[in-house]
Amino acid sequence: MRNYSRQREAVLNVLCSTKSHPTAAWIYERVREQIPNISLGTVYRNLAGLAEDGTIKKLSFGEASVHFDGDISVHSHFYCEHCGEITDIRLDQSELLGPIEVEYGVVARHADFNITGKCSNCLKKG
Amino acid sequence: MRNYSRQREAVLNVLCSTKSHPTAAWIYERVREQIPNISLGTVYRNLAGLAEDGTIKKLSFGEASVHFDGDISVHSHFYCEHCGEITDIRLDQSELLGPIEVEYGVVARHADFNITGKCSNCLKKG
DNA sequence: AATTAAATTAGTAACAATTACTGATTTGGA
DNA sequence: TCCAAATCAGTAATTGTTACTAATTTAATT
Repeated sequence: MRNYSRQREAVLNVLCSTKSHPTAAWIYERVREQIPNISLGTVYRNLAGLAEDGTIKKLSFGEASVHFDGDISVHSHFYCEHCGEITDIRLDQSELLGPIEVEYGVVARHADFNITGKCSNCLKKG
Repeated sequence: MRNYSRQREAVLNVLCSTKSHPTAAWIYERVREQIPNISLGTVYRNLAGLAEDGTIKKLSFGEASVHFDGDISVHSHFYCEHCGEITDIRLDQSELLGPIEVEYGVVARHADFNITGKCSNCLKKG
């Protein structure tokens, strides 16, 4: 993971220019608009690499497929079990994480306060 | 999901008598010691049912497979990226969740503060 | 105890997400 | 320009999980 590639740049661009938290398949479809013959495997490989070096974040909510987030600022997520939408939750985690690292003797690379339930839209609809 | 079944009871017993956070495959292997011809599908079906009615909890950390937790008391998890071990984190979430529900207009079914990083054991080893 | 409908099962096949493989192409430094 | 390493497209293989089917078990009712 060192050389430049047009494909990786396109993957990163697509991910970073959406506020949604897409899956690899969704990103693949969008990137194909620019690079029609890009391979799904290439998308997966680059997403894995980008997540590994911390450029993007990998999210999972117990669904079949994993989601990605191009926004690596510290924040959490709400996952609606009904419509599947993922919403950012802004919550100050700074006071939480430090004490946990000390108490448990660990080093945290990232922390996600994942909340699962029913979103406001789905609540309105019943 | 109403009638009694020996298989479901065994699945629940295995899960509840470990402090680890096993996968379906692990539970399957343990249950097979009691019920040698139980089907993996049965394990999956029962785990899904038990999780749906809140008897157990489903955890996911971006790994290929999902984990389960027989301890449904409010607590969080630390996932070590190096050895894959999952450790319970006792953290008072009560002050966090309420305000979030109000601010975002959602109803939370459960909340997981998932922290990913390097555990104390792996830190010792380098 | 016998009857019966619904729930559950074992076993297997199917599925979907992801990863690995292969030979061709691209990158970036010498 | 030359070359080794990185990356690619395309496809096959793998893996975790779910769906299907016919047989068995459960639990309620005679």
